Amino acid sequence: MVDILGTLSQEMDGLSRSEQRIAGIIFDDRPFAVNASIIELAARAEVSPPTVTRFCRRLGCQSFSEFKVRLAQSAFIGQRYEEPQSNATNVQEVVETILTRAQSVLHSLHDHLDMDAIDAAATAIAKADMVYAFGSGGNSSLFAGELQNRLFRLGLRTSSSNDHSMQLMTASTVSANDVVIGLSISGRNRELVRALDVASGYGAKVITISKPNSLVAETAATNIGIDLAEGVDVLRPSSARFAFLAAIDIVAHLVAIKRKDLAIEPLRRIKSQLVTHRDGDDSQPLGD
Amino acid sequence: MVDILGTLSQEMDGLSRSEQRIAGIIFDDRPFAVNASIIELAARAEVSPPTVTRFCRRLGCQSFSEFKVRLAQSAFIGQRYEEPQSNATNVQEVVETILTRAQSVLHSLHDHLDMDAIDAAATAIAKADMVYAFGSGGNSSLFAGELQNRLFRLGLRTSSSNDHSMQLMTASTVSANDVVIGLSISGRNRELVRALDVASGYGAKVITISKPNSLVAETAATNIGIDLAEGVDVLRPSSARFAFLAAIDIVAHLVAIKRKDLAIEPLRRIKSQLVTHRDGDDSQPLGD
DNA sequence: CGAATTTATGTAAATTATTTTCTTGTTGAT
DNA sequence: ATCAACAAGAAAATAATTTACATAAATTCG
Repeated sequence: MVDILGTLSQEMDGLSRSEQRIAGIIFDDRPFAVNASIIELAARAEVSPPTVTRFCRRLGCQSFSEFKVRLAQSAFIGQRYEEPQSNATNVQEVVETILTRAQSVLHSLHDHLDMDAIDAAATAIAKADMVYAFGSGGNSSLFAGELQNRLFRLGLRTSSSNDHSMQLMTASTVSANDVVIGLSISGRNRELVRALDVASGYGAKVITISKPNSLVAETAATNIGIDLAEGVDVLRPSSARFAFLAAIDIVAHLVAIKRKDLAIEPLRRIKSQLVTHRDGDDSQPLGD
Repeated sequence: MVDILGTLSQEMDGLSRSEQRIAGIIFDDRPFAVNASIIELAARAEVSPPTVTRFCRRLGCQSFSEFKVRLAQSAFIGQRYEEPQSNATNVQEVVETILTRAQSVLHSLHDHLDMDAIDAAATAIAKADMVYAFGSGGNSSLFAGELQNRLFRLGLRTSSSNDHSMQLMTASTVSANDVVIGLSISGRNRELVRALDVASGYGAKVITISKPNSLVAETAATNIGIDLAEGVDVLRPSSARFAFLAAIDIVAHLVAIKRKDLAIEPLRRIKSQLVTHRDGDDSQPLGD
């Protein structure tokens, strides 16, 4: 089930004037919208009740009350309606802007993710002899590290690198049952492309998480496509990272499921080491 | 707003037989209860609609629809953190579970984030002579790297370390206008605590992003508290990471605003280097 | 530019959901 | 056994929501 307010914020342009007025009230005063009857909501938006019904239908709900329930469940933060987005300067606004954008990114990921690619990637990784994760630059090298961080726990032999020369050399040593994962937001990292091509030439299965149809994506047997417009404000951190991390989470979780029996023991050992050598609290996440 | 399901389980004894039957259905099948009309719910509990109305009133709601909204809110919060675990084995479900949880984490961050701490942290960082970011373990070392990745772009001298010995040695070299940022999900990283204490002793301003009231948090002049219950399923990646990254994004963005004039030039230079040495596409995020 | 068509929206009627009122039945104390 | 007090349903009243239809606005196309 998808978050209704996430959907709403994406569909905004497709709405008519009256419908946008309704949406405005919903973003502006969620407590009111959640508790109001269709008549009250219609009155406040200065539209007729049937318009509200139509509005709900357009968002994929079968009735107004279904819409209300979904609205009540929504975890979407959303910004005050009037706010012109990017000149937010006070703390409250920055917090709202960044969290809302992160949520929107996750929401749109939900719509665009290629489930088959995800599944193919997880299947290949789960039975790999060795997994290599390659990425460079401020963001993608973080992703490569993260992939290693997730996969080694599942008892997979994993190595990550953000160094082009190492990637190239490593790629020359792979064998047929290995998986090489290439990460790139832009999809234009030519050094990475070279390394992936080499790995592919030596028979490794190449998986990428990158922009669809990009240079990097073209090198892969399976590409998990992530394509999100970045804002223009250079001061604003790129929220694509949330999408990449979520994609990595999803793949890693699926690998964990596919390797369930193999993964339990390494996880148990890691936990036991941490608990023994730290301070015996068993309830913490695995690794700080 | 009180949690209606909590209220319900407390009031259980005070309910009549019919009302308990209604309660039973609500506990048993919340998706049904949340979507059903009063007639459907009454039919399933084999009671009459007025009995359902009375039931809602007894729980402090003014009407059935108010009850339903409250139920939707509280049921969903439970549902979000509760494990739909073992049955989430197909790709679609895993994707939804992970994205929903990530979104919920961001939502709850929005509710709990201490704006004053955020602002104080950003102010201190923005005018620091040098910024050190310390974190260890699979997750927190990633955060430390991320913090460096964000801050160096703003023309701040920044260094990060995930090595306890280095942290300790580095902490011995700090001076009064430096800022040291400690990162820890659990708040129990004793080696980090030691390094932060040392840095603090030499006059640096210590900021932490960690669990409120934890050992790590106690060392700081300013702690940005993040406390999110982790699921119990060891196979599932910890979604606290999204909260930490979002917090880092927020702080970094505020620093960027506070340093606006100082930050533009380094950003321009980074971009120009990337564009010159890669392939002239100006529309990409800063760094792959 | 203006007719034709589509789309958006409101009004009023029909339907459905919910609550109120009233009645009956049940339980348990005296 | 009788009376209170409570529980719960039936039917009626009310309120909310949707449907069907009509009209106005916007858009397309000649």
